[in-house]
Amino acid sequence: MSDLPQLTAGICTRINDNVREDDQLFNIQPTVQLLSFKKIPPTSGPTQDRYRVIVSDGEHFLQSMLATQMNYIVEEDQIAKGTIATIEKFSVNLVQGKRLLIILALKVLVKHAEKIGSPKALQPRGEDGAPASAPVTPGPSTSTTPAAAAVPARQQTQAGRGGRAAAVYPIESLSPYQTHWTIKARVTNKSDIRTWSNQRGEGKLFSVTLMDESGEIRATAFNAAVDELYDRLQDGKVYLISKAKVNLAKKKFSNVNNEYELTFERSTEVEECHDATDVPTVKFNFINISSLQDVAKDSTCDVIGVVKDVSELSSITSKATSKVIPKRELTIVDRSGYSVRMTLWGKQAEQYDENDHPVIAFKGAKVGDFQGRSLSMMSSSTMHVNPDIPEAHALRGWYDAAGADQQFQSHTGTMVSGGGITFDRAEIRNLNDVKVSELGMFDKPDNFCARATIMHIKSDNISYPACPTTGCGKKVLQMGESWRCEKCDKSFPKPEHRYMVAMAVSDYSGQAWFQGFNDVGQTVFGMTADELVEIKDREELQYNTVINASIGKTFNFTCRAKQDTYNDQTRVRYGISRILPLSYREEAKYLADLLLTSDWAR
DNA sequence: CCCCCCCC
Repeated sequence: MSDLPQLTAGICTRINDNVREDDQLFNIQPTVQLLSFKKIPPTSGPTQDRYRVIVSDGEHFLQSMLATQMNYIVEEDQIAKGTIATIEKFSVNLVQGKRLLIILALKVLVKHAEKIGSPKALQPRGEDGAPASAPVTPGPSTSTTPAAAAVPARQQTQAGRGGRAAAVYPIESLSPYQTHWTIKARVTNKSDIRTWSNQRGEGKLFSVTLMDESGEIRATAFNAAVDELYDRLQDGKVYLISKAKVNLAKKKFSNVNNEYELTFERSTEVEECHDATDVPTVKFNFINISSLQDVAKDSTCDVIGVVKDVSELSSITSKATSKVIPKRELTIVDRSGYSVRMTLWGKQAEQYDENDHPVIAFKGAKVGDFQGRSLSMMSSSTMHVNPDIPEAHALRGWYDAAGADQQFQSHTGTMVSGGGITFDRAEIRNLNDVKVSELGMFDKPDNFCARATIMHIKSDNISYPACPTTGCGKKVLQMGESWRCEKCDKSFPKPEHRYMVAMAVSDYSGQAWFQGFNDVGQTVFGMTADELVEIKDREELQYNTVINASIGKTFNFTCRAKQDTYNDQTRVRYGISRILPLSYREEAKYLADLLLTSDWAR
């Protein structure tokens, strides 16, 4: 017969039926066949790529996700359709009421193999092995299915206190639904002890970032826990940690890539672990400098780049505290062809002394909107000069070979009109409120967020012939056979059409007219204005079909309300500075987070 | 339970 490794019979059914108390399941290292794998498009913002993998045990198949630290196995072409592999470590999460296998470690046995058997789909199962409820649809009166309840992997056991064996869980599997766990994690980024004093009281705190090969999580100790743990937790060392509280992380303040954070309590157990070879040292989640435009102001991110320029040391006076603070600006560039300014503060600014265009990795840098986009160091940010990581070596090679002579695009002018305020669900105003609040009625424009549905599009004039020069976009006039741009003082054989759309939008409270430019039209119609004009010239009926297809679509908007005088009439116009298609996943997640974070829901 | 992180 065949020399192929045996697939672990029945494992798909078993994972699918697993109830939370099933301890034995996670001791298995099943051998499966990978039927297919596919990159999942990110739902929003610059996140790491994720891969979906269909695994089969020969009888049934099951959908799974690769944990991001396993992405390399796809990206380095180590697996193929039909690959037979052993899942060395996994967990099972409940996602939207369905069980989802998460592959944390995978060993390839045979890369190329024929499909084994005729595996069949399994009936989706819910939290307790019961058939899953119907998919969640967002709306005011939906049922409350838990967003994600994790069933963690037992990756290994370790002798805990009192000789009792304690399961070691990957950080990635921690969640508020999980109570008895131990993690084995390296401490990084240990802060100084800080004190605070406000209306709610006063106290002291310090925090650390904990990481293992599955991910990282921020942990904070307050008051008595500070006395207990500050000296015992040392930067760079590895500990077994248990009995800390898992809370939802407030994204606004978090620079680590985790939905949750830990609070150390006096009862939290911390034990140094000397067998630490399997625990990584620093984890980055780099984004390209070009992608900064998609990252919200005030969020944090990891960036790696070459220092193109260094400013002299200077200083600023803080408006809040009147303190004089030293600062230094670095200009960093990467292969995306963009540059961005990074501000160092205080001692770090004074002591910076690198001359030869080093590669620097920044972790937890704060995103600002000065000149489009800017970066700045915070107390929780870290800087790593010429780190010994593949990304750094690649950048070094690129810069020395080509990058040094390249021109770089700054973020100035690349941000959407309206100052780049980002969409924030917590700030949504209803349209009636926008009107009665008289937004934009005074001397300066007002930005606001709205969620509204397109009711009508003024279809007779949705675009204009524009100058094709990058960054110009001014209207051009036909002069005989060519099109002339006054601003560029140039003529072109044909124009580039750009959208200028007026649309009536509604929400539950009322309606308004919004004006959108080119990016808005492209999002709404799903094609360029050139393409749509071509359709209109060729087939008016099809053009109407395209326009009508946008009616009834709902979007999240960021708008700019501004007074405008035209033909002696003064009125407020609402310009769309940002349009985002609704992501049901994001909307539902926002509502679920509200439930978890609001006091009245406890 | 902090959450300030600066200026132009």
